[in-house]
Amino acid sequence: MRPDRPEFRPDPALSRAEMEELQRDIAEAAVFTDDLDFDPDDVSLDGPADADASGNERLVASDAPVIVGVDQAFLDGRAVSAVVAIQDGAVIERAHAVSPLSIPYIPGLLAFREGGPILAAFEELSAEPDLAVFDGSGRIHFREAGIATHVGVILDLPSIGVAKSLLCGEPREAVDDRPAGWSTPIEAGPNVEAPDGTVIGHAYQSRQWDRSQSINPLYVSPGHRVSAATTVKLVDALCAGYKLPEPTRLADAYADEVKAGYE
DNA sequence: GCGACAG
DNA sequence: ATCTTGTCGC
Repeated sequence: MRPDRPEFRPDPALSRAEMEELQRDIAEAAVFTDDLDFDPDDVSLDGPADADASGNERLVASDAPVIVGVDQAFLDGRAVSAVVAIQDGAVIERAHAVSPLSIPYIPGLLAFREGGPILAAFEELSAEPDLAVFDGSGRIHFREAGIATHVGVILDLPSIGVAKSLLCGEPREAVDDRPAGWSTPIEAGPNVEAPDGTVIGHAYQSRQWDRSQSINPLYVSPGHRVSAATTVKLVDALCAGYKLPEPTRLADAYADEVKAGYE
């Protein structure tokens, strides 16, 4: 897949002030409303719905959306970036890239460390994705430009961010011990460069134990061309009984697999 | 100065 | 993120 807006590439050599300024440009170019080329209701992890009288799937290309999960593994000073594409829940392609890392992890500037390596993996992908699921935040970011938003804008690809912990913003309600399916808005507060109260994402409880131990919720947010409400709906449809959505789990496993071959 | 901070 | 054994529970 080719970068649509190469001028937004996250250059690790930029100064901190330049990085932050680029993020404000990314946020301005980002679309936080639904502009998808598919119906969110068509997202499913089950096989094609239509089959002939004998129950066999039709021998034609599916028109179901192609969704990619993006994740990374690390070794020494390198990143193993993995992109796994699925359609109707089945893997149709896997692509990866191994790239040197030039800067350390800095909260708020993750895209400048991992964005380039991720774009390299996308260039190895031949499938044409309809949606990308990133491990990290999208709009839930100090300047509304987390890695899901940054990469989504560069590729002009609808994207969402799925983070395991909250970077910034304020949950409207306490998030502890919630049942599966529950969600609450994450609103912009003093740390976010957006009008106070702006809904920048949601805490979403994708899984929960029946008793005893409790699982923390996921923090999901729009990357590009997806609304906050649809983001929750998509993540819900992409989860299969585990805390993390399937695209993310598959990408995580593939990244580990590739990494294992390098050591 | 102090606290908070995706992966 | 990564380094890592055991352990609780269905």
